[in-house]
Amino acid sequence: MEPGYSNVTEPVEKAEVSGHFHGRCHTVNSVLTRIGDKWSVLTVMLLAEGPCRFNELKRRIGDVSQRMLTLTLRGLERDGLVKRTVYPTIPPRVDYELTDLGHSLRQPVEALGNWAFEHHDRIAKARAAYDRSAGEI
Amino acid sequence: MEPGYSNVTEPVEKAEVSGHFHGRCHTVNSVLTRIGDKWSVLTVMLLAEGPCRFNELKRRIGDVSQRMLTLTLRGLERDGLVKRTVYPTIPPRVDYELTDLGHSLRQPVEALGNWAFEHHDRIAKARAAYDRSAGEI
DNA sequence: CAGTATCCTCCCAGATACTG
DNA sequence: CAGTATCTGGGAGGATACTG
Repeated sequence: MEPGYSNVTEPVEKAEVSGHFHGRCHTVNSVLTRIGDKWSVLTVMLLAEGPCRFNELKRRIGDVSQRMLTLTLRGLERDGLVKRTVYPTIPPRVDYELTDLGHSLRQPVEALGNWAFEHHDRIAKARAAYDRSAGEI
Repeated sequence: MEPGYSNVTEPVEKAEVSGHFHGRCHTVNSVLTRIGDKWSVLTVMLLAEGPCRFNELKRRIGDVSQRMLTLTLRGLERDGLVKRTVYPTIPPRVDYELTDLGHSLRQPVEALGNWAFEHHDRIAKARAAYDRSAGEI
């Protein structure tokens, strides 16, 4: 059994009922836990520039293991964010590219990225201050 | 330990992206892994409505363990997103509230939430289709 | 009430080896 | 090249008990 995607919580289906608060938060959370893993955002952002083969993707990301890149891509493919195209040549060639859905994710993700950029020194300082006062005790 | 990684023979086709791009992605990713955990977003969104005590927060979230809520709040406090105020009464009372920084996070998070809401049935269908065709094999 | 402290379990990432 | 298969440890998160 692969630990990657098959037993991930199934939040999307549960988005039932209620413009209620919890339903909404649960949905937000499901997206965040989906793309909040170690490699998904990086992968999506790289694919945003255009289709890419497996190993090229691996090289460009840098320190991802083969296994994790595979799992990440499978997860993204499963959710319809990435399309996988196999060319049955020898050696085999597989292209990955964003679907329309995948592209639509860029906007909100970049919004979050902008927030991160605008505030990451404030966060760093808050963190340092917190650690300092915690260390004093 | 062993740096034995492939810094050997790197043709590097699209290397011009790596500097700025990776830094940016790393920052995005750090934020996502920070708030992408199981309870942070839920907590922030609840606190967005106003200050709240520990146990009330716990009740409203519902199925969070005491330990995890504590850890979540400590993490948010450490990053300067949440302010913790202790009233040394008996019994003790502790209020949690969003800082300005915490409030500023609402916008991009809600953007992502909106994306999730707009697309979650497409995702669910993609997922179902993927699982179906995977199950056939 | 608002936490610590401890234990425990299962999941997940990484490493490694093999394959069509 | 683009994957699977398998093993392993480390850590996230839950349960429980105790405390100021």
